[in-house]
Amino acid sequence: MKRESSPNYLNGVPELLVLRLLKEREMYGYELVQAIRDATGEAIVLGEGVIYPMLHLLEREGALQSRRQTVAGRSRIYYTLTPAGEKRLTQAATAWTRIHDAVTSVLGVSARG
Amino acid sequence: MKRESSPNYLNGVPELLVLRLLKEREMYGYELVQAIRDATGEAIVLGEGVIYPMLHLLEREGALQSRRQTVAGRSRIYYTLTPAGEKRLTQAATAWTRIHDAVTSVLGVSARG
DNA sequence: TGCTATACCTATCGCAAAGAGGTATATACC
DNA sequence: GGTATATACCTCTTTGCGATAGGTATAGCA
Repeated sequence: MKRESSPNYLNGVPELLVLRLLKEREMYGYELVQAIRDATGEAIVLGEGVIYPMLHLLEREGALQSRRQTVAGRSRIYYTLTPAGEKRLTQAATAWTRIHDAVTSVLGVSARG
Repeated sequence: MKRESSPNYLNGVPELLVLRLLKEREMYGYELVQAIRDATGEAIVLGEGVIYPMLHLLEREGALQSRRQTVAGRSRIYYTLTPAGEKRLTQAATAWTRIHDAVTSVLGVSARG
């Protein structure tokens, strides 16, 4: 059975974060790992084994565009959002909000724990 | 590699919902499926193939307790939270809040659109 | 008679995320 | 000079949740 859309509402948080950060400014993989760790106060720590494959996938699917640059003897690959990537971000953010609202409403049902 | 705790912060939403609903009152599996669909306005629709195995797992792990009752010729298995289950709910809710806050803060970084 | 709703169940699949590696250069420390 | 740490890239494999797709059985209605 082939899946057309519906990106599995319950996960996809790493992708959402990456897309959102790249909307602000271009970044490279190693930088994203630290940015996510720092921005979330270590609530979310994603390994390079999560980030790099995701960047490659997103680029293959046309959501990202990359350029290679050497800085201080180090080769970095900077990624930016394409228009398709912005659209994908919008959809991911919407899906996240929907789930968040749903969960929050259930959690708040007439009780405080 | 054996996992001790850390329930994979990014998912676990179905478990969180089930625990939360069972804290309110005892329910049976089929009822939970509909309760989740209704309470979330169909934002989250979990199949029976998700709910039943989860109930069995949670019971096996001591988070739930069940009793069997026949109503109108139909055999239902009602589940309630044990003290361990309440603790598990608290932890799941805390984890969810942490992730939610982290994601929200990243999403809100100086941009609208 | 047959369809729908209720109520339980398990077995398999897909895929995102986690983990564990591996390469290479720059820099700081002994 | 040697060694450890930080930077920066990479991929392979495992895991486990969630999704799908079945299956059983009874009650009730048309």
